Amino acid sequence: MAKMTRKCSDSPTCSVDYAFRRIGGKYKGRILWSLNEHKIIRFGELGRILADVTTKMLTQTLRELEKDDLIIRKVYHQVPPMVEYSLSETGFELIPFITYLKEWGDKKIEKEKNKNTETSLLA
Amino acid sequence: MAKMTRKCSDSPTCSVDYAFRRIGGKYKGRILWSLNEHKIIRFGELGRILADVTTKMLTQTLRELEKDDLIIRKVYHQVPPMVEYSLSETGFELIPFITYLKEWGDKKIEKEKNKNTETSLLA
DNA sequence: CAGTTTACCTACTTTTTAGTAGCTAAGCTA
DNA sequence: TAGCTTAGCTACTAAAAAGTAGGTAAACTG
Repeated sequence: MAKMTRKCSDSPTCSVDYAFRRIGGKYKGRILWSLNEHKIIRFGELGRILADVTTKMLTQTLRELEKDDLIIRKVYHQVPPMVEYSLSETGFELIPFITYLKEWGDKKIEKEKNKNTETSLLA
Repeated sequence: MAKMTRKCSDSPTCSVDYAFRRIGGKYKGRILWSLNEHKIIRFGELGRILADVTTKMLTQTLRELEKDDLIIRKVYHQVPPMVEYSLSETGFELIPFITYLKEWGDKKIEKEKNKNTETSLLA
């Protein structure tokens, strides 16, 4: 590392790195989680669930998840169009991990809240 | 979502989002994983393990992990300096999850390899 | 006293990621 | 025929993340 100029290759350095690349990004975790909760979600619906996402980012992120085989995209050739998204088998395998992570997050948020309460009581 | 102009707040929208913010980024997963494997690692050593990290990013990332209570930084007041990093209790709670993710990654890498072999056999 | 060591810091540039804004198809309804 | 619907696309801009290149302290060694 250090001051060396290294053209780092794009290939992941290990499986931890590999996995993190596939689920990193601002919306991927929440999309996978939503798909697990609702099983099948339409594009627009997903946008409403995530609330802070733009159509551009939603499309982009869904395309990446699809390319990585984490979700399934089903197009109904209708007008107006209807596209349904759901978890793939591989994507579904990530659910225990996201569940675990969510619980960890809940716990940590709770802990932080308590810390703040204590602080404000002292003040 | 859609075309609305929304100034999205910095606070996480849910615990999944919260957790992903804390372990996202290019190096965090690998740092936590390395710390779990080696228990205690010095700054320079960690840089050598991650191989593709610069000192700047390593410092920055370690500071973030420390701020989030995921790792412990122990400074020995010596010359030349020595700083040891290890997992905190909260950070350690993430290990089962990272282990799971790593196994998922291993499996997926294996699957991809097989797919490529098949393809090249067909060609 | 010059060189080595370690764990950084800082200013700056590049790359990546995300957001804004406007546009399209194509069938249905009024 | 104008307007509504949905699920996008595209060009452009802004913001965030990462990389580059230099520098520092302070003790020890030759």
